[in-house]
Amino acid sequence: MAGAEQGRRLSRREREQLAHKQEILEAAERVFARHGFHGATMEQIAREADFAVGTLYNFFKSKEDLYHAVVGDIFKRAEKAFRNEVLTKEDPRAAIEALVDLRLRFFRSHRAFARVVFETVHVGRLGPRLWLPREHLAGYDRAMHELAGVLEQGIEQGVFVEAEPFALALVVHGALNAFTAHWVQEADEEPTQPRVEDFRRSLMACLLANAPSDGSENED
Amino acid sequence: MAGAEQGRRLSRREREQLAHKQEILEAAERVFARHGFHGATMEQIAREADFAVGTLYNFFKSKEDLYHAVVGDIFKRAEKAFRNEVLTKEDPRAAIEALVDLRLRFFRSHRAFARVVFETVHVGRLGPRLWLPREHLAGYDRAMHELAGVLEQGIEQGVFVEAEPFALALVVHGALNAFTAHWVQEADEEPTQPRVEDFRRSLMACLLANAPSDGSENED
Amino acid sequence: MAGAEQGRRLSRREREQLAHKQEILEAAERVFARHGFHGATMEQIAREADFAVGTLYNFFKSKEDLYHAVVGDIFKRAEKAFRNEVLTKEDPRAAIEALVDLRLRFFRSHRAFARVVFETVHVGRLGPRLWLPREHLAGYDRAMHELAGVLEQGIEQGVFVEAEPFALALVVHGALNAFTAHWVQEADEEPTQPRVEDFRRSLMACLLANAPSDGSENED
Amino acid sequence: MAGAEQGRRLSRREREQLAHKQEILEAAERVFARHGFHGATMEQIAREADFAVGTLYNFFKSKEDLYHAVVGDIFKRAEKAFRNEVLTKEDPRAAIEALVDLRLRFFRSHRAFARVVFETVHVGRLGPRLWLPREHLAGYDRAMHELAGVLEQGIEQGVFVEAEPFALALVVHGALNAFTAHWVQEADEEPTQPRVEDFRRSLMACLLANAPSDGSENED
DNA sequence: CATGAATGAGGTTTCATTCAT
DNA sequence: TATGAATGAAACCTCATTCAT
Repeated sequence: MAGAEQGRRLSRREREQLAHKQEILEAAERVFARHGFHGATMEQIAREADFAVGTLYNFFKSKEDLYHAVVGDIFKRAEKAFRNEVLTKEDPRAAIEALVDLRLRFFRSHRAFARVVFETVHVGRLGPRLWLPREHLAGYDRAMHELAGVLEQGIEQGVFVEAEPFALALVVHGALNAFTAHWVQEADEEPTQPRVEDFRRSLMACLLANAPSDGSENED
Repeated sequence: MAGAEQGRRLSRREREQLAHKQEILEAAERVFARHGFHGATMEQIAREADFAVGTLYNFFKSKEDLYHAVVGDIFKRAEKAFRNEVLTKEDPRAAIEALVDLRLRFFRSHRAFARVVFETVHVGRLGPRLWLPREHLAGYDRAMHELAGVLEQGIEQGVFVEAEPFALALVVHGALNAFTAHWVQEADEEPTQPRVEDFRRSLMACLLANAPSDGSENED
Repeated sequence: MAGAEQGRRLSRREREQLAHKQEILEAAERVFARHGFHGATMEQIAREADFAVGTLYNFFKSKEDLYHAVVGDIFKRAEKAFRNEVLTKEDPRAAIEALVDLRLRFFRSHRAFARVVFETVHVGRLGPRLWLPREHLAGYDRAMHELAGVLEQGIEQGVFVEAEPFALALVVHGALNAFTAHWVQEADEEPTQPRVEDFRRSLMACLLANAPSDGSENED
Repeated sequence: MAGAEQGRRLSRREREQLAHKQEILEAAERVFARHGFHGATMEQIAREADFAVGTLYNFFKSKEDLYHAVVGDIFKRAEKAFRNEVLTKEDPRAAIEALVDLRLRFFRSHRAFARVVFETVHVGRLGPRLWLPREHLAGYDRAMHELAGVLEQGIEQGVFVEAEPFALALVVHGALNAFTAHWVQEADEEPTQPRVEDFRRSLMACLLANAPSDGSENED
């Protein structure tokens, strides 16, 4: 799915090439997720992808390059989904609910890599050699500000609690991270659905401005 | 300070030893913070601590051991502060405000290591060799549940929004993490105080059950 | 041109094959010249020859084999020219002048590879796996002795200085190498013709027995 | 001997350190001599020096660094000897004879590395990454010009044949190289002394301007 | 014959750990 | 205890070679 948006028909060679590259990316995602960047070895990744080490280097010129490709891939997908599913909503409340949905769904498939993404976002800005390609970090920041914008609308409409919009964005973002992390740690089991619902409802309860005479904050 | 709670008077020898051990722990904290566990080298730590490599091994039997000591130290301090400053408060609202204070203060001094702590909490449960000593993780979980308990009280008292207490605990915890991370990334500058206040107020606005006839959510 | 001395007419297929082989040899010469044997890679050579790597292996069974073919080709050509242009001369002085001409001309076209040839001649005898096919080395030695023979004649005729013939051969050979090397190092510029003449004249001045009453050592 | 010209007394530690570094340099010289830069492996060098691989990296930060150290060491010694033994002579003829002596003696001890030095001198100027530190090449060029200067004097005094001085320098230099190379190739046997004498006498015969009425070109 | 992706042995380099001083 | 040179296992990466198409 990554970078396959040209209309031209691909030869069998090219199609296989692309498939192999994708397999490697996915294997790398799993291994990096388990061990972090430094802890993962190219040999592990190769084994996981069922290729020889040398093959990895036919696709990515270094371990670092592969890592960036993996993270970039995920970032790009996340941002795209955020843009499609969240920013398109007119209603701020619907937008936030869509965000929660998105994040929960996104990490259902990228569960293990979640931590690496977050880790990298934060570490990425600190390391001696600035670690993440600037574009990814910029995209991340942009998304945070857009989220703040959505919240600001909601606040103006009286739907959300009176608060500084960017601070509120951090609350939402952080809460989602914490839930994801908590959920991820429960080994490989699917999270019990009730808990997901509990969390979603609780988060919304925090955000919504409680109408004075109405105790029911979620009447769907 | 770590493990030095016996009342007996220490000889100069012993005092120096302890001081050296502490210096090493602090140097290690800084280096691990900058590079993560795998990325840090014993030689860097030794240089930072102004000791020879060999000396590190007189105090800690391996790199892993040193890492656990560093993380353990921080965990222990954090848990102790949590217990002293948060759990002792009768009023749930005061408790949460104390928690926010504590976290902001705690990371003002342990800023750089913040990410390592969080990283470790999450990764720690996944690695092939379960990474953090079980006691630390258990302490972390315990603290989360105690926080949930505090929130539960507040909910019952009608102070906090109606929500599942543990989910609410995740919201608080996550929001604090996100703010810390956001703050940490801004290089080495002290965070502008207003922003801290904005954040604190916004978080509380989320948690507090808005009393119908009372628009002032923070009247200090 | 290499090994194409059968009289039979070649089919188009065979002619193309031969042309391809020659292109590969020439590309390999350039690449080996730039990087030496170990420093050159088959992929570089393939790119330079505008073929795929696999194709090289259809013509040469290994990198070593290709290298030997390249060196052998040059040796053979050099020896042939030496035999045709130098050994055929009756007059020793004319023979040496022809040799100088030959060497200067030869390296004008094989400039870059010069060093590889010399390098190989010397290294070739030392390596753990004796490096150059014995025949090439033998040919080289033979040529040196034949050169010594020519010089010996000249000495007997009183044309050349009184000296041990083989030692004189080393002087001539070495001087030509040194000049070539010096010339090669001047990047990619053509050597200024005067310098070539200076060198030729100087070398001959060294060799010629100065006739007492004759100050003009070159009256062409 | 390399870099040990400070007056201060060295501690045992420092002395051992220096000795070890020297042992490594010498081992490296031998291995590079046998296999060239690319062909030599750090493990071979380590084995030859009787150290572990890692130890090499305590002294030299890379294979390339070690190589440069080896070549630089030899260059420095050669230049120093050239300056002391050749340039100090008043009489041009004595100077050249000293040069021949020096070169023969020098390569008696650095025999195997001879080719690497020459190879490097020439390749060094061509490679994609300019290979030898500029200072070494500059020193080499300077020495050639000084040699030319000595020869020029001899020519003016009528001692040497009339020829362009720099060209003559190339003849001398090249002849010495060729003899060294020829000699080196004879495996590990000491060169038969007569041959050395033959060569020295022959080379001088080439250089000396034959006095008209005197057929004996060397009557010492 | 031509291709070039896949291979994996082998090279360079790093770094946790030891140990003699 | 403090030191830091020595160690060598293990990491990253290259590249000669093969083989299915």
